[in-house]
Amino acid sequence: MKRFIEVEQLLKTQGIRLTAQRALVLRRAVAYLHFTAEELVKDVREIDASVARGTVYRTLALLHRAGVVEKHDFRYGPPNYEVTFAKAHHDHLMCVQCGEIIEFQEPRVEALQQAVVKRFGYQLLSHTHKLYGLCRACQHADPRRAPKHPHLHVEEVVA
Amino acid sequence: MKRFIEVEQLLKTQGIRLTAQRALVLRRAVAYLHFTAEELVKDVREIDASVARGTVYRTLALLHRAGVVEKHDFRYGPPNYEVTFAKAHHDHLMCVQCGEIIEFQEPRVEALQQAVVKRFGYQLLSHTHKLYGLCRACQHADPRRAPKHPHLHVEEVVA
DNA sequence: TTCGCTGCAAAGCTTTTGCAGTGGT
DNA sequence: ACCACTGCAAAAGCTTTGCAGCGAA
Repeated sequence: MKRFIEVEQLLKTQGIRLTAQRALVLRRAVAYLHFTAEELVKDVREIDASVARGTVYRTLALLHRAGVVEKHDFRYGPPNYEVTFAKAHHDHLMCVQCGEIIEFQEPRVEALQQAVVKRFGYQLLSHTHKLYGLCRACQHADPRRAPKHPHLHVEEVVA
Repeated sequence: MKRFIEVEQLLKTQGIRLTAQRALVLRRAVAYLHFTAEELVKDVREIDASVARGTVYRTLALLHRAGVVEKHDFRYGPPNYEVTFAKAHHDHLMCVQCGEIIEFQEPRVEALQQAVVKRFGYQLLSHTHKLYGLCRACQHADPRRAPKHPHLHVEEVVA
């Protein structure tokens, strides 16, 4: 899924109208790519203060069902939303100790996913794939020295 | 990871004590395999009413960091926790329209995951892999007739 | 005219946290 | 003694929802 117009199509096939409010939410979501629900509420309302918080949440739910956004719960801070198109797809590897997040790509997994959904007669809309573990540093670090509320930082890595 | 004693070991390497409360939470979690945080609170407190809600939540966070439990947000109802051992590992395929959930296994994906973490020097503790899409029925159903709050049911399928 | 969509504001639910006391090491 | 851990209860944070009005089909 790549273009805005395709999103519109996809929504239509699900009997969903792309109203002005929803289009605004979608536009701002695409501008961010990564965001929390409340960040998006704030951003959208700075542009059009008449848009209600509830509408943003309702739209996020719609977009998720349509496979346009994913919701990630990394357990540090509020859940994070991500737009699934407009960027090469990637998944996440996270250190449960320090909170480091690495984004990776593994095309062979993507291929296998298609095989799985085909097996069950599904039409794939989106997916999330998260690996949790200990990064090299945290494997050897004294756990008692580990930060309680790790700073979250993202490294863009294509493998 | 397969045995209780290994969990204890794993926690120790992270400088975490397995107190009576934590052991109880873990025992009950294993008894359920699938549960929500509040279900577990209720269950644990029926056995020992002196255990505080906060302790259960704190323990769940610990167990998650240790890779013992996973947290799934299927967007229908509260987040669902799952014990990652004591059962053959499986991942999830969900219909975003009707809420059907299929559990599947794909060993080749598991193998690729190991390759990914190795590439980055990580030690893998756990993972989640969710595929979202439309089931066969919902692909052809009139979307306007789709239930707003689908009933969630799980099919155990090993592929 | 119907039915989906929205704003508003409140309610609801889940989770986190400050603090003081307890217990293991 | 220290410091992790806990109970308690309140607070915080996030999301949902009832309702009345509006607008597109």
